[in-house]
Formats: sequence, C-alpha cells, structure tokens
Amino acid sequence: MAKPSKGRRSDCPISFSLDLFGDRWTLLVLRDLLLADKRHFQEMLESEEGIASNILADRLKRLEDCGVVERVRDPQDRRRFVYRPTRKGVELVPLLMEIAYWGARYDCRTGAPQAFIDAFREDREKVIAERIERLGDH
Amino acid sequence: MAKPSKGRRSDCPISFSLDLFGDRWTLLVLRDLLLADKRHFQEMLESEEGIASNILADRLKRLEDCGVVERVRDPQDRRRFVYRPTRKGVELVPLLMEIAYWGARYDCRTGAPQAFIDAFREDREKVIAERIERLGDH
DNA sequence: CTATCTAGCTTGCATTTCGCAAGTGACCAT
DNA sequence: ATGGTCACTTGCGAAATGCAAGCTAGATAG
Repeated sequence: MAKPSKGRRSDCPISFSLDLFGDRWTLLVLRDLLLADKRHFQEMLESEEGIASNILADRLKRLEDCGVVERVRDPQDRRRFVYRPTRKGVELVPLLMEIAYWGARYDCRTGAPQAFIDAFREDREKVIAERIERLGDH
Repeated sequence: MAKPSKGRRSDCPISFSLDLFGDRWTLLVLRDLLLADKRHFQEMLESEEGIASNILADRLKRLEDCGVVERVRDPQDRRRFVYRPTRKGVELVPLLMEIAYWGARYDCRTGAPQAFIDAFREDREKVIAERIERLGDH
C-alpha cells in the first residue's frame, strides 16, 4: 500500500477535506461566509455559537492559506478586513447545505426554517444555484 | 434571541450536525461503513489513516447512541459485533459524497478515482442511489 | 478440558489542541 | 489628544488525542 504524503493521513479525498475543516468551528465560519453573507471579523464573532476570537482568527487564517477565502483591507475603514469566499470556497455551498439539510431533518428542535427543508427536498439544484448567485453580489 | 437548549451551541442545523461529526475521525468511520462496506471493528481499525482503537470504540459508541449505526453480535463469530448503518446513517451518503467530491477536485494528489469524479459530476443522483442500493444488500 | 489465540474494548499516561479572558497596537471619531 | 473600535495575540487551564499495554468473553486446537 502506498504511503500517504507527509503531513496527511491518507490520499482519501474525505481525509483531505477533514484535514481542512474536520473540527467543530471551521464549517460554522464557512456558514457565516457562504450562507449568512457575513464579511467582517466582528459579525462572525457575534454569531450565536460564541466562537472565541483566537479560534476565529486561526480558522480564517487557515482558510486563507488554502485559498478558500481571501482577505483584503476594507476601503471604508482601514482597521478592518473584508473576508470573501473564493471560487474554491463557493464550491463548498452544496456540502454545507447537505449538512444543514441532514441536521434539520434529524434535530427535533431545529431552528432551520421548514421552507428551506421543503425547498431543498423539492429542488436542490435551484436552492444551491440561487445561493451561489447571491454570493456573486457581495 | 432564544437561548439554545442545554448542551448545544445553537439551534442551527449545521451546528447540530457538527456536534455529532465535527471532528477528524467520525466521518472517516462513516466512510468505512457507508462507502467501503466495512462491518467489523478490525476492518475499520486497519484503514489507511490508522485510527487508534480507543478513538474508534468511542466514535462507534457515539454513533450508536444517536441512532446512526446499530451494533449486533455477529452470528458467525460471537466474539465479534457487526456494525451497520441505520436509515439515519444511510442518509449521510449524499453529504459524504459531497465531501469526497470537493476534496477530490482540490487535492492535486488525490487517490480518488477519476471515474468517481466524472460520474458524480455527470449524474450525482444516480451515483448516490446506486451506493444506497448496495448498502441494502449488506 | 486445558492452553492458546482473537476481537473488541478499556486504562494509563504523555502530547497536542482548544478555548476563555485579558492584553496589544493600528486606526478612527471627536 | 483621548477614548473607542478592530483584528488579532498571549497565557494558561481544560479537554481531546494517540500510543501502548492490559483485560475479558468467546473461538479454536490438541
């Protein structure tokens, strides 16, 4: 059996993905960027789950390092940065929505709107396409 | 804003899902069960990534506790147990495949067969349905 | 029946990662 | 100038991880 390259556990694509976002916070940060249109550090810090600022900083840096988000100075306020998903990041939308869809169906006290669940079951491709379309505007 | 219930971070369905499988190992165990048809502790222990036996035992127990896998004695060899995905587990197949698909596209040295990537892009529903069908046989 | 082997854990312990609170320096508003 | 805001950064205790070794019920051989 071939040895996996250094610093990775195997050549399995699932293992590869988990090496990037296999933890309790990274996908919530991506949710804020991809599904909730948050663009600033503060907005993400204020999300319901209460992520710590050092964890948020670390995850944004990792996502930037691997080309999933890009970080640029906010021209409106030069203390700030604007975080924006790249194309590689946008392509995580289907996967995030699958996670949301599965969670919504099995969490008896989910906060997910029934409209999302119904719409996704009805026409998955359309729901995804509309979301990606809106990301282009930001 | 409504407080999330005890022991959970929020009522977001993504957060709910991550509370179950948001770590570096759980989804690899589910890969073995859902995509690689592994059914015994030993087989999963021998997977390429080299999971430790205590971690594997812990993840199987968690998955059993939340109804994603069921564990029954192997009638062929009563020392063993057979681990089998439930319906709730089987419904994670689309999400696992999305993770594999994204990883395969962005990992330049992926071990994923090109045939999977092409087939999934071509007819996602068919690839998923075929996998779920085969799960029924085991 | 006894001895040995195997499967699936369980325990101990060292290492790594996580996460809260507090602090820092650049920048903005008055 | 000075007080506030923003995006981090640091210190440190807590939790998760992972290796090795041990354990127990059941299988297998003689």
